[in-house]
Amino acid sequence: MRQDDRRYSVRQVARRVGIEPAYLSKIERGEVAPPSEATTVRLAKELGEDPDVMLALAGKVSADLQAIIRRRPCLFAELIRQMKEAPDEAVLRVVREVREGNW
Amino acid sequence: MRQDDRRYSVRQVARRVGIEPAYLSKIERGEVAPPSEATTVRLAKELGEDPDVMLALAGKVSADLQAIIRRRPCLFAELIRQMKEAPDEAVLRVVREVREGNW
DNA sequence: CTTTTCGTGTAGTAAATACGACACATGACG
DNA sequence: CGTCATGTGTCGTATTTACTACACGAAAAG
Repeated sequence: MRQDDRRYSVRQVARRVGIEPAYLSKIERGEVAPPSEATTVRLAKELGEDPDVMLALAGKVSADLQAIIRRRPCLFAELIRQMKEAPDEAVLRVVREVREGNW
Repeated sequence: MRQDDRRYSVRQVARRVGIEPAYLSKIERGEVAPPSEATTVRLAKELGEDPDVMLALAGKVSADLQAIIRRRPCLFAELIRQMKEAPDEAVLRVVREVREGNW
């Protein structure tokens, strides 16, 4: 095994993420339930993955998104349910429109 | 106490919702943590409140909304964060536009 | 060949979640 | 005045969450 590969061994990654190697091993093999949000995010960053995607794989939604929704529940509930079936393209267009300040 | 008032006594509501009166009493006074999503929704329906609003008050976001987000994490994360500061009016306009099928 | 590193199996646990069961004083109803 | 419903205080608990700690055999490194 080369030195580069070593940097991504269960033990090294676990050490940098701040969890036990045995625990990370089980997470990777799906033997245990996905870790907490905090741990999942640290893991994602360590592996260069998108935190939101990692959280989704863990069956979770990041707390900050939830907080945004909870501030205006009706509004965001309607928005999200409306967007459920919309193609990616349409959602992206909305994002861009809002970013450009058409409101 | 009139008959109408009685229908909304702690015991009667608790019975219809399917929980113990003592527990409901504590929920109302915030003496215990908010109930589960299922219980919160049943309670909301019983009291004629919006489930999404009730869940928000309970510090939660409904599981079906979370499922929608998890299907396309990047997209929805960006959408929601983008909408964070947008005024209600702007969000509603987007909802209407999408509903009318402009995509 | 020895030492180190690897992944992983086993066992246990502190804290949070989501309630139920019972009892009791207080006040309303007939 | 007795009965009955009301809200609530106390105690207990099953389940889930999110991990740690230790140990062990196999493989790689030196």
